[in-house]
This record gives sequence, structure tokens and C-alpha cells, in this order.
Amino acid sequence: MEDEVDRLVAAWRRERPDLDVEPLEVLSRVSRLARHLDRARRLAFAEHSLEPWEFDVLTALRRAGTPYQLSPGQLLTQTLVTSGTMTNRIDRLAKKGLVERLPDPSDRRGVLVRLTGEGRDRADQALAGLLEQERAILAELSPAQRTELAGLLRQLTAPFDNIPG
Amino acid sequence: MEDEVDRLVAAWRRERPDLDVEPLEVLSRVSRLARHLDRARRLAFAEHSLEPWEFDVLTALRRAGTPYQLSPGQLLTQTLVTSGTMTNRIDRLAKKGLVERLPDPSDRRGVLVRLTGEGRDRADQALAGLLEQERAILAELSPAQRTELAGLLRQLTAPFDNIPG
DNA sequence: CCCTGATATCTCGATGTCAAGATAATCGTC
DNA sequence: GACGATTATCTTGACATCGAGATATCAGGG
Repeated sequence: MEDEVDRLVAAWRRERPDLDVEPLEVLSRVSRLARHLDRARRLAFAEHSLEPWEFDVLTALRRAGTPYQLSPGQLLTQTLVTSGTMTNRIDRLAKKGLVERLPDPSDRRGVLVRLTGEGRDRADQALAGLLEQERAILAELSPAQRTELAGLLRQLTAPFDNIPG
Repeated sequence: MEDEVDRLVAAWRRERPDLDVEPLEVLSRVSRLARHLDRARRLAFAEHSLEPWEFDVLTALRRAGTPYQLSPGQLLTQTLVTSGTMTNRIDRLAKKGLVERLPDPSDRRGVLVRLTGEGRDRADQALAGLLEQERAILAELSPAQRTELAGLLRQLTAPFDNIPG
């Protein structure tokens, strides 16, 4: 089945036959798919009254395991936002009672963000919903294809994630 | 090489061994890679004094071919933003002299957005820069792998692009 | 100790995006 | 040929993000 990127690439080949636009076949699809996924996630989380950005922060803390706390800096590398954004996110989540700020006992510059009980429950519920939705999207592919796709994507993400992105 | 999603998945398997988090292997990588690509694109376009959103609109018009004009509605489906956003983008691009608004002769509700000569030049220059950068990112993969990856991604994007996303 | 550079977080103004609703024109049907 | 439903675009207000700079603390060398 044809997608929007097929049309986009065909248009470039007609308009700019002098250029090799093959890279777009992969990377434009990644960008567009991510955009579609954002929309879908927003809908899925609405059932739990959570925004995607809230989910990202809460689940990062949830994954950390007991006592469910990370520094703002650690949250930055996991969520790929800037420090100003993270300060703002923590403020808003704290106001809703989903996280709390604690002073870092070993570094007075630092802060620890800890998940509250309610924050943990909300994260768990939303994760279950998200996985259900994602399974439906991935039903297009066989298990072997999913593994193959994950592996190819890892090769592209690894340089960003390891060499300081 | 391990990436951040490997760590993320391992953490979930430790914290929530009851859940099957396999979908994240694909879809979290897509979202994170898109985020990295956004940053990289922003840097690449800075050389041409263009923002990513400006590039998206200008190149959609450029691809359309002579006379380089599309309706705002057509631009919406290509760029995946809302109508309010597109109105705003067109305003700003028009103010910079990169596009102009024309009344649609066949539908008085409608508008046509046309690329100016300068807009076309800027789009062409930025595209060349982008392709160069993307080729470097994709150098991680063999040509066969790139084709394989594009095909797998197409299977996921096609439902969104065809059934009205 | 004191300085210098690095690190951790926060502040703040500018900006881009979204969602919902307003306006206006077109289409299909009776 | 008038009516209601649909379509195309724009308006508006709320909000999240970014980037640059400010503040405070830490670590190591002299």
C-alpha cells in the first residue's frame, strides 16, 4: 500500500531529478509516523486524563523502581526536553500531586523528584492503555518483522543516545 | 550497540514483569529518533536561516511543481498540523516574502498559497543541505537495510495516511 | 583556603501549536 | 431556488516549549 511519503518522493523525482532523495524514504517516514503516534497517544491518554508529557515524566520515574525518584537531570536525558521545560513540567505535576520535590541529601545544588502513590497508579494505568493501542498499530507486522524493524531502528538511534545527543 | 530504548525496556521488564512491553521496542524508538532528527534538522537549517516549519511548508509547495501553489487544506495533509497553525505559518511566511496568498478563482471560500522566487530558492538550498545530513545519519545502514527499513515503516504509516488519520 | 571551571537547576520572555468556535461559501436535494 | 449539511479558512485564548542567562554549589589545583 502506498503512503504519503511515496507520493512525496515521487514528486521530488519529478521536480528535482538531479537529486538523490532516497534518504527521505526512511527519515521522512520516521518523522511522519512519530507525528501520527503523538496524536494517537494523546487520544489514548485522554481516557486517563493524562497528557503525553505527563506520561513521559511519570513513567520515567515509575521505571526507576523504588523509591521512584530521579533528578531533573536524569529526567532530561530520558525525555529529550530542555531544562526549562523540565522545571515547568515538575512544577505542574507537583501542583497536581503526582510528584514531589525533595532536596538531594548528597548535593545541595540538586533536587530529587519522587512519584507519589497516585502518580504511580496513574502511570501504571496509562501504560497498560498505551501498550494495548500500540499492539493494534503493530498488528500490521509479523513478529519477525517487528524484531527486524526494532533492530534497524536501534542502529540509527544508538549514535544519538550514546555519543552525547 | 545498546540504545536508550534497550535500557527503558529492561527497566520495564524488571519493574513490570507481568506486562509485555515488546511494542515499545519499535514505537518508542520511532518517537525518540524523530525527536533527535528534529534537533538535527534545526541545526542543518540554521545555516540557511530557515526553521523546520518553514522548510516543511516551502518544500510542500516546491514539490507541487509549477506554478508552485497549493491550498491551505492541501498543506495541512502534508504537514500534519492543524488549520490554525497553518494560517499562522502562511501569515509569517508571507510577511517574509517567501509565499503569497491568492484568491482561488474557482472557489471563493478558498485561497491559494504560492511560492515566491526567493521562497523557491531557499527551499532548494535547504533541501540539498538536509539530504546531505540525512545521508550521513543513514550511513549506519547498508543500502539493502535502508530499503528494508523503508518498507517496514511504510506498512505502519500507510493506515494513517490512507484511512483519514 | 581561594580561585576557576564545571555542574544542577531555575527564571523569564518569545514563540509556535492546539482546540474550539466563528465566518463564509458551496453542494445536494427536494 | 431555498434549506440544511458540509467544506475551507481564519480567529482567539490557553498552554507547552525553547533558548539564553542567572544563581548556587561542587571539585580540583595551587
